[in-house]
Amino acid sequence: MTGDHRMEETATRLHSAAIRLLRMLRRQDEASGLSAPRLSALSVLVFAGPLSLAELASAEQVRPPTMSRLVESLVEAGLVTREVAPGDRRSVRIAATEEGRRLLEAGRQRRVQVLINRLEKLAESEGRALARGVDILERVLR
Amino acid sequence: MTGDHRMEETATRLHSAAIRLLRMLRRQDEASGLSAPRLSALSVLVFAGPLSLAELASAEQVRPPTMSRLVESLVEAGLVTREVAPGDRRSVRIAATEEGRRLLEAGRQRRVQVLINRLEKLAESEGRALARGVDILERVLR
DNA sequence: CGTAACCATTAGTAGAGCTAATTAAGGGGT
DNA sequence: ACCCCTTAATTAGCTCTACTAATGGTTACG
Repeated sequence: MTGDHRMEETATRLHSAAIRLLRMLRRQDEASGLSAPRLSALSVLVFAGPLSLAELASAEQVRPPTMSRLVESLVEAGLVTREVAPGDRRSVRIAATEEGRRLLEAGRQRRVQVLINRLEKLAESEGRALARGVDILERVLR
Repeated sequence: MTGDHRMEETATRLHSAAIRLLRMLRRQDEASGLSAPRLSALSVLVFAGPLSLAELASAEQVRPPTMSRLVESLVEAGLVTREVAPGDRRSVRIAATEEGRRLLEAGRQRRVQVLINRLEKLAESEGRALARGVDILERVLR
């Protein structure tokens, strides 16, 4: 395509905007009582479903020993279960509990509400244009 | 405005997309040789200019003692300077060095390039629509 | 001036990251 | 059937990153 020099600018600004957006929303996480790594690991389990330790570590971009301890603390907090995987007794199957799901969803709602409050100030046409941009971004990330 | 139930969906999807985007780009940071907290603090200094310790801690959402040690390690690495603030000798003025700027820019380029590679696959009209969405997002974050 | 408020750092502890080593279970090959 | 090699998770031991509480200097002000 021809407009590549524009894409570079779009990429730069999208990158920077994503950083600022999440930095802003992260302030709400204090209310959850969980640290960022725990919250993030729990989030992966809730949205992706049960995973092995290696899969969860890979998704979170940490090494297995790190995730092993993180999971241990989540188990102690009752937010996650860890059991021997069916079919391979070396492996473990880690899953969010109902309480873990509830806690995560409450936190996610707090974050999203902050964003909604800002989006509500947009004009109708701007809201539609932003929604279309999000559609395209989702395809880019697939 | 009337389309608020749509905005809630847009907010949810934007939130989730931003998380996945940064998670993807973060893989490139390994090549910088700096930890995430150091890279992030350096980034604030490069883009916002020189700051006091308290300002930098606040921007990074950590307590002053944490930032004090983080800055110490960046000073030792030659990426940042720390000197007594002119006009108030209690305060320090922390600034990125030329080397810090170069290192950060190289890392940012690696991240953005990954994104560019994906955006280049978009059709011309999609690229324009995404750019428009980024414009609107930037205004939302102001 | 002298005291209160402020800025940064030091002290001490817990959490989160790493590599290396260990334990346990699968999966062959002969 | 057995030995060996690989794989999955954990444990051990280290560093870095986070917190609160306490300390050392500076500034501001009554």
